[in-house]
Amino acid sequence: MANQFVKPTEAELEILHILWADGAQSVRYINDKLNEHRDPSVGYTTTLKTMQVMNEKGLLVRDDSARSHIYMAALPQMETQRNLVNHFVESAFKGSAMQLVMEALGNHNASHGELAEIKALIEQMEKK
Amino acid sequence: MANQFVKPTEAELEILHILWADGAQSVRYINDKLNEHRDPSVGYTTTLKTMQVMNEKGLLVRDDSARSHIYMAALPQMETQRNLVNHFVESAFKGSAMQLVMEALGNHNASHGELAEIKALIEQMEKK
DNA sequence: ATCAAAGTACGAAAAAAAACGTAGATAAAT
DNA sequence: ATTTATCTACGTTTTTTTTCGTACTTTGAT
Repeated sequence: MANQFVKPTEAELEILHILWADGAQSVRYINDKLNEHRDPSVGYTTTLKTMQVMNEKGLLVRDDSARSHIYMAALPQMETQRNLVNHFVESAFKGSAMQLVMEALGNHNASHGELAEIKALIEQMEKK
Repeated sequence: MANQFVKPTEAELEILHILWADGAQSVRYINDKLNEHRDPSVGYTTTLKTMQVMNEKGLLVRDDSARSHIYMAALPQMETQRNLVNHFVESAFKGSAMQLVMEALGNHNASHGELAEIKALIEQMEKK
């Protein structure tokens, strides 16, 4: 058994999203980005500490060769999301992924393109 | 704006699942049920306290006319799950419900019947 | 050389969630 | 009537998550 999934907290997840979108970055960069969309803005040392903890948990990897340390997500976005979905399906839907799919499909309007994409995926699954 | 969504914690969600499945019940019942699937079993007063808090938050409603109070879920399962999905889509998928659908579809094997059900739902959506 | 700006480390406070113990009340059994 | 079992109420403790302040170091201007 190689990887034990570490579930990121909400605050940690926000940081991961930025790193996934923008690639490896400094604490300063992340903190600025976070505060673009926050009214009670979060302090620099708060973000620093959170990222240090994430590093200890194995959620982030860092390059501390330069003075300003550069952090990046340890796992790719899709893998983490897969783990999160698994956990969420269990806790909120008692294991019924299909119920989750129905719920998510039903209450968010999808474009024709997206619906087509999903249909294609289903056809593909039906072949097996 | 009528309802402000109160997000149940993980522990609270487990209690809700039992109440949704088995209907209104006493604390004793819930506590026993919880401990059927737990190694470090949870104490009775812990469950009691949790349910009292849930009552204050508005997650549960109780009938305290008898000595043993009877609690029931304040909201139906589907409504709560819809709220949970909305929150989850935001925090884990940055609002892309379709990505969630794809992920959930892809990594849990569905029966032919379930796939058919989903296809039907999609056809219906495409009509609008 | 000195000073200011920008980092990290680290402990700790604050807030939220989960777990528990004790006291007191009611009901049931003896 | 006493005792025993079963509840609720409520404060407290423990754990986890989030936030921050202070001390110290390094870099860059002056």
